[in-house]
Amino acid sequence: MRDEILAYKRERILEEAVKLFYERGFTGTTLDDIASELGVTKPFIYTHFRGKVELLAALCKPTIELSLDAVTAAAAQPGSPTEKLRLAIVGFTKVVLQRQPYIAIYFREEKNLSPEALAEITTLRKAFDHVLSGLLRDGIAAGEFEIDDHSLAALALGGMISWAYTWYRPGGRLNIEDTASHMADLALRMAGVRVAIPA
Amino acid sequence: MRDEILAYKRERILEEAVKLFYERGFTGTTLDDIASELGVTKPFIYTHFRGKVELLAALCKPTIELSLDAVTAAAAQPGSPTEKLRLAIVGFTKVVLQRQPYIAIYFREEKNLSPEALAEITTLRKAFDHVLSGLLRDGIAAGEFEIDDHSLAALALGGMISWAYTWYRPGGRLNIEDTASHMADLALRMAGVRVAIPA
DNA sequence: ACCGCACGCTACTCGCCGGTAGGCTTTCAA
DNA sequence: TTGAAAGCCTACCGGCGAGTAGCGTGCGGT
Repeated sequence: MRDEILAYKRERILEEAVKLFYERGFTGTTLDDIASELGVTKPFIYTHFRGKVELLAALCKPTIELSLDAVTAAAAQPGSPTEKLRLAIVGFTKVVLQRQPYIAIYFREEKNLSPEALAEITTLRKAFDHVLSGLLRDGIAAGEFEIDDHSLAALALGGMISWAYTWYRPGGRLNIEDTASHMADLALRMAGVRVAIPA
Repeated sequence: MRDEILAYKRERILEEAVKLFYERGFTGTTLDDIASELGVTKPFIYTHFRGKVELLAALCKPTIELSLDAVTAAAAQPGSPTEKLRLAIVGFTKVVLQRQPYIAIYFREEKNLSPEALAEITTLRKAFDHVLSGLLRDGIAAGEFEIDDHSLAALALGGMISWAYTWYRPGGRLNIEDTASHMADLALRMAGVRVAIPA
C-alpha cells in the first residue's frame, strides 16, 4: 500500500506537469509552479524525480510507447493488410487524441530531453516507422495498395495523424472515435484503396 | 547603401539565430552564443533587434507568410481544382523543405512568441487553412474531389506536408522537387482523385 | 509513553543569461 | 585639424529558477 501511495503521488505530479508544460512550455514552467499547483513545495518533487528533465522524459516515453504498441498490435492481428492498416491508423489516432498534451510536449520539447532519454525514444520512433512502412509494403505485395515509395508514404501517413495534436480540441465538432475513423479513410485512400465516402 | 549594409547585418544575425535555435532550441541558445558565432558581441544584436523574442518573431512570421503565399498563388491560377490543388501542395511543400529550420522553430517555439506576434501569425495560419479548405470545397463542387469533410481533410493535408520538417534531410535520398511531387500525388489521392503511380 | 524514522517544509546558494550604461575608436564633414 | 556622431565593445547589473541542506513534525511501532 505504501507503494500505491508513492505511485499515486508520482502520477499527480506528472498530471500537473503535463498540464503546465502544455500551456506554458517546458522552460516557461518552474518547478515551483508545479509544486504550488499541487499544494506542495519544490523539494517534494525531488523526492519523486531526479530533476526537471526526468519529469519531461517520464511524460514523453510512455506516450511514444503507447503509439508504437498501437501499430504493433494492429500488425499482429489476423486479417488483410487493408484491415490491419485501418486498425493501425484508428489505434494510433486514438492515442494521439487521448494523450494530445503529451504528444504536443514531446514534439515541442524534444530538445530538452537528456541525451539518453532522447536516444531511447528515438529508437521507439524508428520502430514505429518500421512497422508502419512494413504494413504498407505487405499491402503492396498483396496487391491491395498502390504506392511507389512506401517509406515516404509511411512518413506522410504518420505525419498526417501526429499533426492532429496541433488542431484537435476535445469537446469540439468531432469526437475521438469519429475523427479516428475519418483519418483511417483518408489513410486508406492515400494507400490507393478504393474507399467509399460515408457522407 | 547604408541601408543595404544594415539589412545585411540583420540578415546575418537571423541566419545564425535560425541555425542555433534549430540545433539547441530557443531557450537553449543564448544571445552570447549567437554573437560569438558572428564574431561580435551581444550589444551588437541589440542595435538591430529589441530583444531575443523579436528575433524569434522575425524568423517565424516571414516563413508563415511564404506558406500562405504559396497556396494563395496556386488558388489564383487558372485551371481546374485538381490542377490548383497540385500547385498548392507542390508550392507549400517546397516552402517547408527549403525553410525547414524556420518551420521547425516556429512549431517548437510558438509558446515563446510575444502575444502580439503570435496573434499576427495565427491570423496567417487561419487564412492558410481557409484557402486550402476552399480549394477542396471547389473541387467537390466541380465533381473532381470526393471528400465528406473538407475542413478535416484540409487539416490532414496541411499536417502531412508540415510534418516533413521533422524528417526531411537535405542531401538525402529524395530532393525537394521529387518529394514535393510525391506529396502532391498523395494529396490528390486523399482528395479522391485517381492518380496514376509513376513507379 | 517514548523513540525513531520518514517525510515534507523553510530557507538558502549559485550560476546563468537577458538586458544596459558608458566609454573608446573610427569615420566623415567642414 | 577638429568636432561630432555613429557603432561596437567592455563591464556590469539584477532577477530568476534549479537544485540542496538541514530542521521540524507527526506517525507507527514497541
